[in-house]
Amino acid sequence: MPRSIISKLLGATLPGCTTYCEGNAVPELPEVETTRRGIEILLQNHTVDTVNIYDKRLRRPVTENLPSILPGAKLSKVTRRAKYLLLDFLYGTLVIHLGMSGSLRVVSSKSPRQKHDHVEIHFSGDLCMRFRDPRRFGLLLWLESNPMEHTLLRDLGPEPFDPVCDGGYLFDRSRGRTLAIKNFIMDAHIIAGVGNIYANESLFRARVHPGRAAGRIGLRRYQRLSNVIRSVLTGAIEVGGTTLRDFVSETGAPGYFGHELQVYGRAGEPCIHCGQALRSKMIGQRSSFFCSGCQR
DNA sequence: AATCGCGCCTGACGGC
DNA sequence: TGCCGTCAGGCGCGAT
Repeated sequence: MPRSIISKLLGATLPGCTTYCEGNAVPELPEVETTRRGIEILLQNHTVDTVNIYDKRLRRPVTENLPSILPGAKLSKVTRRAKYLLLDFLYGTLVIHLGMSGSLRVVSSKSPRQKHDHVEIHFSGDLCMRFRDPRRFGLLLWLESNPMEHTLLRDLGPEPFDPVCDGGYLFDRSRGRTLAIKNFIMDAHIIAGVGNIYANESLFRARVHPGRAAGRIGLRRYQRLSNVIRSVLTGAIEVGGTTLRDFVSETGAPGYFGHELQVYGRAGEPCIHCGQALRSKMIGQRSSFFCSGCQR
């Protein structure tokens, strides 16, 4: 890996923060955004040399003719919609989802492929983007028409940072809904990109009980919740910047700051506000963590 | 229309 | 030591 590449990444990190990498972290929106930035910094305007597909069996089969489509194409732009990454080339878009266990890293073309590296795209400048996904819940799809009109992306709700996605919006969408608020905010058709971990964290900070019916929460609490969701995600994205250097390591990938999680995975530990033991419960087949004293 | 529950998949972990 | 069951969970889909 050339020194100039390393310095590009180091230049993207925040001063005064240390690197942290959790190997098996589930990619949530902040990890996807961090990955987007890493790819953009390293690969924008680079041209594809070759593509190798070693295992096409993902959530959907990997577009089979990528190796004949992509070579010669220049990566013009890397964007994100919900947890989907969109790599724009002149004649189409490569849509990538990391699923439960996926990661992308950019390494030297000469570095050996590792277990579960299912797809690799070699770019000009000795750079290789590898898609690794042990559980194969991810997705790599080549689209030649507008990706936003594809069924996977078409019906997604607004991004949390979109000004329209405020407390009033969530309040309006939730009227008459009886499902738990946690399931409501994890529905990507309502608000895009809130996964289990940050749903738990956001509800704790907003002091809303995860099991409460979405339709029985008032406007003011939704305003607080939407602000909290934005600040939690923003904070995690900023931290992600400090892990960008892991993007070029063989073993690492951008990860969380695990110690910033206040409730997730902390059943039995004391609530940081009231000291009461945090509880866990399955809500909508997903583990939920909360403080029954602070959250109503 | 809304809600619920399943299945995809592998690795980690705990119990025996 | 090894085997087996359970859990983790994003997402789409089918059933109710």
